[in-house]
Amino acid sequence: MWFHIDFHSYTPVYKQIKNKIKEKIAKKDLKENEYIPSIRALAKEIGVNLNTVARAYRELEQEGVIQSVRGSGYIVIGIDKEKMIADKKEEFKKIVLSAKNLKIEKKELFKIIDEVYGN
Amino acid sequence: MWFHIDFHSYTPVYKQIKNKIKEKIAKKDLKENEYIPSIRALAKEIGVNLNTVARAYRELEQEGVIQSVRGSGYIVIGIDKEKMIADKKEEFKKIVLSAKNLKIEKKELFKIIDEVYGN
Amino acid sequence: MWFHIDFHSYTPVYKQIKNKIKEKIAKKDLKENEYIPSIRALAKEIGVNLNTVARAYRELEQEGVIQSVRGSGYIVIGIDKEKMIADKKEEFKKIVLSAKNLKIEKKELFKIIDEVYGN
Amino acid sequence: MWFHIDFHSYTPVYKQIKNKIKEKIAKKDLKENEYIPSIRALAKEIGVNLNTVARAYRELEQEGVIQSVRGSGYIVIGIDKEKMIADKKEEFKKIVLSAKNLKIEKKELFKIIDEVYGN
DNA sequence: GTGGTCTAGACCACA
DNA sequence: GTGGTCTAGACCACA
Repeated sequence: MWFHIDFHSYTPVYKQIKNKIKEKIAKKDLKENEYIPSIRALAKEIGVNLNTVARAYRELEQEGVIQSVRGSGYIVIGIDKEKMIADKKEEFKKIVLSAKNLKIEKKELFKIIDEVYGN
Repeated sequence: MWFHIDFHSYTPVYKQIKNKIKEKIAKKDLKENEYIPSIRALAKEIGVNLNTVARAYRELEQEGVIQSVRGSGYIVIGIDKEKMIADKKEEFKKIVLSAKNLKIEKKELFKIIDEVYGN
Repeated sequence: MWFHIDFHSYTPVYKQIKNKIKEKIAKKDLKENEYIPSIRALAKEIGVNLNTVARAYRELEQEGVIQSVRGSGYIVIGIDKEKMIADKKEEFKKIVLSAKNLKIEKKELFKIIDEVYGN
Repeated sequence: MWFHIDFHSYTPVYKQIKNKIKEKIAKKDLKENEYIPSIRALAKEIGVNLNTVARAYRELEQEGVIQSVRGSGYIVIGIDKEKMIADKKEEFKKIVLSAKNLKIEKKELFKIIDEVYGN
């Protein structure tokens, strides 16, 4: 499956779809000028209504990330990777702060990072 | 102000209130048997409707975190701190993974942690 | 009735709603900080689905024209009137050009303007 | 290029094609009994699918504007120029009204007309 | 097949 | 009452 949606998350589904697509572009899973899945194909695959995917794609187009091609689908334009990285760091910092508030030790966070990145 | 609500967050306000109170208990800002602000007072302070705070308190009571005292408000019972820490670590791990996907370097994450915790 | 939608126009309904609201703001029919009709009220009045109005409002909010107020509706922020006027003139110019192509005489256009504006 | 299609317009492409051809006939760029470009040729020239041009021609034929000639293409029959002019004036009047609503001054419209028609 | 818009109706958070 | 999101399904233009 192309990606997974968390239907119990407070983050709206259309927003999750937007994020996932941006991530895929950032990771070069999707390259410039490449077609992304059709609205209906993606909707079916992730078990979501067509309108929800359509909204995500429409907003991504407004943001200049993808572009619709008449009668044939959507292609990738590109993303501002620097901004994505900056945003992710900001998000990371917030959770580090709340971890600190919970008195989770620094070394425990380091350990988790090592687990994820490999040592 | 006792704490801050992000009205633009997708996390519902009542949920944010619950989280903030749990955090305060975890941080020992609020201790067992201590009174928490009345529904009315808190609603006024953070600028939300009474019903919203009432819902947060009602759910916290159901979870055994606080308890209403006849005619005089709510007192802290306690929280499962281990669970809160485990949840936070889980949350942390997810964001580390997505940082890795964005090719953010390990040392950059370490640096942010050092900034937050002090070196 | 607050305004009229042309269901036979190629201009999508949500777009017509956006335009009408902007016009009303430009005409001072709607003033800053004033509430606009609720999504459901307007939808009912103009005989359109709630989602269609919701989309129009959402986009107007993104454009900074209106702003949603939690639990109570949308208020007017304001519009870039200069831009609206410039756009309208551009639109006007185009139709003048096509009138010219049809060999409609200049004085006939003047006559129509006089009719509309009063002489 | 014979004429230009605006792919971002809400006016459907087939409709734009119909309008452009009618305009050309009204302007005498295309005269009665003259051949118009073949479906294939026009489709290639303006960069649209054959079906789209075919639909435009089919409708123009139904309206009696053009006529297919067995095995050799389509020829111009003629148009109701009076109706085209009346429609254009109606369209013009509407935009004058909305210009008035925006408080655009009469003399500014006159100025634009003078620019387009030459003084 | 592709995208685009719309309806009718549901369920939720918030005031 | 207010906004916000989502589904199921329809109909259209375009390739």
